[in-house]
Amino acid sequence: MKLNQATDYAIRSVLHLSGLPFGQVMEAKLIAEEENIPMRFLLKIMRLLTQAGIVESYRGVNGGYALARNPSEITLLDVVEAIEGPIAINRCLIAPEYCSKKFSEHCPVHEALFKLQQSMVEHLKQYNFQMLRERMK
Amino acid sequence: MKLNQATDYAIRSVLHLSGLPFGQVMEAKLIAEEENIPMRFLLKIMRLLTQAGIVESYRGVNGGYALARNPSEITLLDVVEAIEGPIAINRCLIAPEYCSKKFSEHCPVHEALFKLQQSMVEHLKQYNFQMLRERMK
DNA sequence: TAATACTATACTATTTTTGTCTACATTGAA
DNA sequence: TTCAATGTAGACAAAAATAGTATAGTATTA
Repeated sequence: MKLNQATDYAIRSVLHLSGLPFGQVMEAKLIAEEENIPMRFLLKIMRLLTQAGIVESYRGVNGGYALARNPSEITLLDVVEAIEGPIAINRCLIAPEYCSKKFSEHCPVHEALFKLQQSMVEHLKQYNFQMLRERMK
Repeated sequence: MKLNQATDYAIRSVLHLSGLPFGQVMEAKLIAEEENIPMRFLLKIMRLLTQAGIVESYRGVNGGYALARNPSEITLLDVVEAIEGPIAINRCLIAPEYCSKKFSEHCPVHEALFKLQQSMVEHLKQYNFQMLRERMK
């Protein structure tokens, strides 16, 4: 029931980029140093953020990463899902073959966990990076 | 961001016991069969539930497990925490040395994740096993 | 064309999860 | 009293997930 380390790094990286003027490019090496993230690992994480459309990457000299959208348009949920995939607190919620009841009868556990999951999604959706950035001051 | 398999088994086992007349003892072998849980693994899980005061164990002939309290007095949170320990969605929430900000400044990520965690705890606390049992019908 | 910076992907080490096994303690019944 | 049933305790092991590294390659720009 934990976010993994990569997600933590991703959140902090996006938060870092959110502090720059919009569109400004920052290279991975610098982000890694300032946020204390292993450089190679960060590159891997940034690729996921790029694929998810959260950041844009620029190669070559003066390359690096910049936000692809305004911080107010990026939520914690966006970043969490970019790294970990869709939130699923129990495998029975995505893979029916793991539900011990196999739909043979109504499963209240399934129902309760699904509601918890929904509530988590809504919660994570509420926070965008402009908000988070403002709260740093 | 997932509950683990042991927790899933634990929830289903407690739910199963909640369907019996209060105080009735059921042996692990039977629970394992009916809920499709590896027997040895279940024994280990039941030990955690026993230590948490959720079930009572009886050894010897005709031994087994019975609920230690009324199903209405056992919440999903009780069972989740009995197996996984206190909910902590980010290690920075329990181990400050992992917080990249190390309290040197206000960390909005820490704050947002803490609120999410609180919300999850409250959510899990809302469900007791009498409710869950009733919803099976 | 050479240096810089990201991409892609394979590899590895560590940790966590999911079990299993062996030895033992308790209980009840023959 | 002894034996079979049942849980306890903790070591062990296999598999999966996590965290991180390495190697080779691509795009960019000075």
